[in-house]
Amino acid sequence: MTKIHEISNILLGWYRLHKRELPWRDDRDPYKIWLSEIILQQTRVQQGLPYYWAFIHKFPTIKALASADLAEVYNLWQGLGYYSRANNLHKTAKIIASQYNGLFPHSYPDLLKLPGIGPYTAAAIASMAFGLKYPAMDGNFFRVVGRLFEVDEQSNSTTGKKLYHKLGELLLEGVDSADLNQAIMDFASARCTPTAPNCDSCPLISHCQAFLNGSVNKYPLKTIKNPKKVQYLYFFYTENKIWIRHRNKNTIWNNLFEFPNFISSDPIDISNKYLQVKLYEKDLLIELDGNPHYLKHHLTHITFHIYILKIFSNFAMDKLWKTNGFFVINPKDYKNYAFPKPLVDFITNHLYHV
DNA sequence: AAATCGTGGCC
DNA sequence: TGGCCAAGATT
Repeated sequence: MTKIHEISNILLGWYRLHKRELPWRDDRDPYKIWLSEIILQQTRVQQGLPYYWAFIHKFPTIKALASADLAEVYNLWQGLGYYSRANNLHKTAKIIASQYNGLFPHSYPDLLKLPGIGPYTAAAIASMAFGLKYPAMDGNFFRVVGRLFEVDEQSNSTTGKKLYHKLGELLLEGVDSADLNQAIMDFASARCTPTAPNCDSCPLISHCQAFLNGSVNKYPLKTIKNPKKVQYLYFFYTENKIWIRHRNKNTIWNNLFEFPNFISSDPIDISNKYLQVKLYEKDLLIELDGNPHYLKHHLTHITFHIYILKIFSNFAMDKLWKTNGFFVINPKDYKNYAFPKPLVDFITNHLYHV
């Protein structure tokens, strides 16, 4: 027990010297903390920072965010990934504006009920904004604690979560939970890194079980992941019209906009001038016009081979696409819609100059 | 409980 | 360069 307290004090001492200056740390404004936490879920600070400023600039208060159109929120989120976060951000803003008079609830269970706020984010807000003693258990926490105590449980298993939570509570005993939670994050990100941590100059060298046993690379325990899938994605565009469709299947890029396309698990032959494809369950004979463009897009669980095919525009296609839920937009208006990343690349490279 | 959801950076 | 990982949540 006293040893754990010693670890907390070392982390806090390190934090006082090396704390990162981040805009949501200037005060204890729960709106800023919440916004930053949602943006930073599975996202590095350097990647999220421009988005944080864009949101704060456009929506200085949670009521401003709540009264915005969902489309505006998606548009600001474009390029950040995990777009359900944008949807949940807007939902929670509306709930807090209407049911809580614009003020965040101060309890962990109430925070947990809000869309997009899970166990980690609820603990982060509860501790950083309201000083409550909840361990913020993110990837940083699991890495530092997993190594310090050689935790032989997966962080995503039921027993693992309980064990980590118990260790987190012990670390928070008798210290400022806002500071300690953030100290662990900054320490993990700067010093106790996933690969090649510089253990030789680590202030916790004599307390780290993994270092003492030479097992730093074993912790935190790795979770087994599924093999990556390969998919072939075929997009179509025409010279004078931009067709887009609102994705409403509950799959990747849900609620964003897309160009006419189909996905295949096998490559198809695009060397023919005429292409027989299935577009939303309707057979379509397409006459190609010009060479295809090719992109490769890597996701965590899928590798997309993307072919962009220019086709002739004619009345038959107009009719077919309209019946499949597509509609035409003016090229200069495309920025009003939120597209997945491969399509943003495509628009930038090929359509913006139309 | 395990699968799914994006994108960028790093080596 | 392909795999790993990042302030996880949801179903």
